[in-house]
Amino acid sequence: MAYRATAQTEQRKQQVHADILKAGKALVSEAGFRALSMAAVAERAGIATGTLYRYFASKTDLCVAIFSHATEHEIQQVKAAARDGTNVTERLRNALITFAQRALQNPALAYALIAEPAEPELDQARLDYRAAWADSFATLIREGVRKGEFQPQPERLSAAAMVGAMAEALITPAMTQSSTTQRQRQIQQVVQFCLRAV
Amino acid sequence: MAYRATAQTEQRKQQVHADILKAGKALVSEAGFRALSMAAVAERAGIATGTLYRYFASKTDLCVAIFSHATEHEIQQVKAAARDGTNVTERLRNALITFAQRALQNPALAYALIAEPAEPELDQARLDYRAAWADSFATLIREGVRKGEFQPQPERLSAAAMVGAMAEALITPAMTQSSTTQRQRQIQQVVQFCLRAV
DNA sequence: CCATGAAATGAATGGTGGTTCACTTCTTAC
DNA sequence: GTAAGAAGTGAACCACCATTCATTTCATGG
Repeated sequence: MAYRATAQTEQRKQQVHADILKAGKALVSEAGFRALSMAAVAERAGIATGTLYRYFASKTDLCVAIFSHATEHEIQQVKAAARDGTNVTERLRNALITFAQRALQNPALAYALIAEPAEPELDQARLDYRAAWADSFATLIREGVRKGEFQPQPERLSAAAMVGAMAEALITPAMTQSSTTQRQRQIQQVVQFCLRAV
Repeated sequence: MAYRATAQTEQRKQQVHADILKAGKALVSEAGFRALSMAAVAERAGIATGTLYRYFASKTDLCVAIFSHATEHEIQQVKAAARDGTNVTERLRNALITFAQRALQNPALAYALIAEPAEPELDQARLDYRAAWADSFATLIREGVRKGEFQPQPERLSAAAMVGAMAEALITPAMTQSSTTQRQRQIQQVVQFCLRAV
């Protein structure tokens, strides 16, 4: 027998895998999933198009992987922010602000993750992650209700509504086309809107 | 000279034009703009593909026309509901409920109109109509603030947030996969969320 | 009827882009 | 060194559609 297991080759493969995801995320950040062609990803990652298919069975699979990877990261950031604060209201505010500011730092990516649909499989992944978003807010709301900071309400629904309110407000022309300081003020205002509602 | 002007042929042309829009709307209602191919529209409208180009210069133009037509209709419905009620709160509630119920009657269409992007030109049209949506809610909010029913706030931003909150809540699995009566209750709850926020 | 020009047709065209595969290059084990 | 098998390559293939255009059909006016 020859060539049985793999030692550091595994390392190399993981590296290529990561490179592909990184290249894909960069492309999506620039012009959304519509701009993601297999040829473009391959070039960006410094490999041949055929090689992509050694790592992902299809374009759809690749898109889902890119999407999941990026979203997971965003959710982590927000969850971290949600731990920060003396009371629930403040923690919710921090979570919302983080959500907003990260989205504005990379609007194209945020748009692609939140709204841009592609294939049905990707839409399915998006629904799953929307649920994850809503969960992280819903947990906070539930805690706030228990502690008497918020009034009783259907947490999941409120959380979903919050995600929607933030997302919609963020893609408003008023938001995307104004100065940084104005934007900060507008973020505060949307967050206020959400906090009033709970 | 022969064949100068046109008498009832004009009628016929208008009819074909309407048929095309209707066919397109039907396709979008079934599977979004992604499912809209020129061949499919032509077949559905009972004409040849080439004929489409006598009525619309390109696929993009056709999409924009379908989009505008459908959206215009939706906005009219909501504006009508906004005239109904003894005070501003009630009128806003009616507008929101109408928005929600119409969306649930035809989820695929609603999704296509609110969120699904296609070409940049269509996105532009969408932004215009988002503004129209926001305007119709913003007018109500402004009136409510003036009359002291709502607290002072940036009306446009609140209106946008409202549209987002409603839209997001409506595509929640809990919403799309439950019985009619449960759905009604959930609509009430999202509307409550919005009303608390103003 | 018949001439005229608009309207309709649908097969052919062309561009795009995902996917395949015969071949080359690299890694490992003996 | 060399055999075996994995990884990588990229040109070729193919499906899918928007768009075009030579041809046919239809409506009008003399």
